[in-house]
Amino acid sequence: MTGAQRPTLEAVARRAGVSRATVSRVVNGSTTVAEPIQEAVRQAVAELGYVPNLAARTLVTQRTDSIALVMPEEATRVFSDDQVFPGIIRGAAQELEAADKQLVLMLAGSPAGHERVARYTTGRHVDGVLFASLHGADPLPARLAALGIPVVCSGRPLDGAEVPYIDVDQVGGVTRAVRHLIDSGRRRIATIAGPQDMVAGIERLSGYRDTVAAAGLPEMVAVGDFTRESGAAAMRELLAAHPDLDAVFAASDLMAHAALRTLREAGRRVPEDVAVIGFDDIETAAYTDPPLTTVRQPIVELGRQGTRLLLRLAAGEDVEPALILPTELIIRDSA
Amino acid sequence: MTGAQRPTLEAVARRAGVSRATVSRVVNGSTTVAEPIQEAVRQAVAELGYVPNLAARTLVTQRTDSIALVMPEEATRVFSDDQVFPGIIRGAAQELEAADKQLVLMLAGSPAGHERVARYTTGRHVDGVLFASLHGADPLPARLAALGIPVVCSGRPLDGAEVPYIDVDQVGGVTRAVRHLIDSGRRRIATIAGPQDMVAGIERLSGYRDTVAAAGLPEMVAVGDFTRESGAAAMRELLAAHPDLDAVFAASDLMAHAALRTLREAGRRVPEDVAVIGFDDIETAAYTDPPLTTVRQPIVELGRQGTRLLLRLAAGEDVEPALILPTELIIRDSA
DNA sequence: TTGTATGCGTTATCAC
DNA sequence: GTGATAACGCATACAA
Repeated sequence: MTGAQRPTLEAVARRAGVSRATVSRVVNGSTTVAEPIQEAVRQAVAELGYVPNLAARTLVTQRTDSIALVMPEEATRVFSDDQVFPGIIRGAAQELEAADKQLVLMLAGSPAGHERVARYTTGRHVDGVLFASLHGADPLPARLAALGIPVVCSGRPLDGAEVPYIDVDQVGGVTRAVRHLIDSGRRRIATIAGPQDMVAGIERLSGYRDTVAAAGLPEMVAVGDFTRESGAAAMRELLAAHPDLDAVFAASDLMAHAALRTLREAGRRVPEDVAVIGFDDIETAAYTDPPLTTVRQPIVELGRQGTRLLLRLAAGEDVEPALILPTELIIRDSA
Repeated sequence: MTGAQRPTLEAVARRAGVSRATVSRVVNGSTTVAEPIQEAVRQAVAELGYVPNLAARTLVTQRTDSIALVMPEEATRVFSDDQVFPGIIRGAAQELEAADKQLVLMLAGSPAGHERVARYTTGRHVDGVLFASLHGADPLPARLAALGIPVVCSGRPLDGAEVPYIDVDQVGGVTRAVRHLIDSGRRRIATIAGPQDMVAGIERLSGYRDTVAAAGLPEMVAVGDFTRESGAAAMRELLAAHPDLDAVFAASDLMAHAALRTLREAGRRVPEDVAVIGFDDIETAAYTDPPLTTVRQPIVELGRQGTRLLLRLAAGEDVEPALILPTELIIRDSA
């Protein structure tokens, strides 16, 4: 149970017959050390199994070589079978691995969790912070930025903070989806909107509104929160209020999936009676019945690019204030 | 961009008119400090916005207050819509949040990634390591344990290492599933097995084998890797080899989902012609057509209990060598 | 090119 | 109860 005493720089130096400073140089890849000495040091390192103590290094360099990925969400929602958060995590993890940095994952659904994240990040225990999915007008990103801590948000901050952010082309994707419905002859197009305290929910709804309005069509809205349960409830609500609807755009695939089922239970055929389009293109979308037409967003890429942006910021580079990734309409059988 | 100089213990001490040691005591909740002094220190801390420097603390305490969650998987597979890994992450995150520790997430699909995890964890940059889903006979857990680093595996280590592990009752769950098929009159029961380099894949297959053998029924096996694609391929394979099969037990819901679709494409009705049972009970299982009968495993709980076990280990407690969580057969319409 | 000396911000061991 | 003071392990400015 008790680990052997861990070798330090000092031990390696003695073994190699040089000074601590020289060992440090070799370990950190300085080129100003004579080759034979480098070799001797490397051998001593190998023999002793020396591994640098990160804490000590951090203390002097002021860098932690780790970045925080903050998900201000109930853990329950972060890991539903919505693929959004896992996708972002995956993209971030890949990019950080390439940069040899650690990913510290912080869930902050509760107020206490949020406070904990605030303490940790303002305490500079990480070199940068990537926020996924902000709710409402969270002041934390701006606060961190003001402290000089590199921050990138996923989605435009709702409080108008001047924090660099990354997002997908929400409005463009929604517009293409609704236009596809219109072009295929649908005239009574409803939407199941996402939560209106999140920028993704807001923008997808306004994209719908603008497009149906531009076509002179009526607007029919029910609001959900991206989950299946909320999608089913919203679909029932829409059917009750507008029994003659002939198409539905749902702001998430999960809600679209639930709508598919709810429509069938109500005796409507998809796509004959009602066309359905979702948003996300999660893996399940290809396996629904019928397979779901949807707006694909490059979610892993979002995590990757966001992380890359953050790393550049942390490296002291100037970065663009926003980076928007394209979306794409994937046409399957539901519309 | 340049953050203000961060206040140190020294600054707080000056402000409160006491020594560094006293501030440290107050910050760390020592009770041996007079109340009025405590109050003064707390006020100085608040005024200066003091936050302890974790690196400095770690350097002296030898604790990092963070634990690593290692997923020796391709990132692609960690975050498919299989809910297993996200569920474990979620459980671990919840438990660590309660313990006020950080979660360092490490993906290690590639050999290079694996090496990186080895370096990081053997370097004692974390207080403990939780392994999810080992492939084959990975020697790393045993190596860490030998170094005295707290380790918990999710699933019995295949190399027979004496490392504490946590798992669900795989065999029990499979047995109940297959017995359910037998009890409802099925006699030609096939299985789509999971990957045979993972303990979950191995145990679910042997559970199937033992149960059909005990009932004097023939065994029909095709092997997948838990993904939908592999499930579809395996189902086709089974249909070709055993056109008269009347039931399928799939070792994951994803594979079961694909089997459902493949069976329909082959003109078989579920459950009339072929009964299907999955394993996992992911969220999608309730939304397949027909809704999937499956073996539920408490995946979030797995992450939680595993983390708890690890924290106890890290606290120097003796822990049980294995912890097995129950599984449950959820009967829906597919069988 | 290499070594010496110093400091990073804490906690812990002592005296007082 | 409180205050000096010595580690903790490393990187780096400076001297050689």
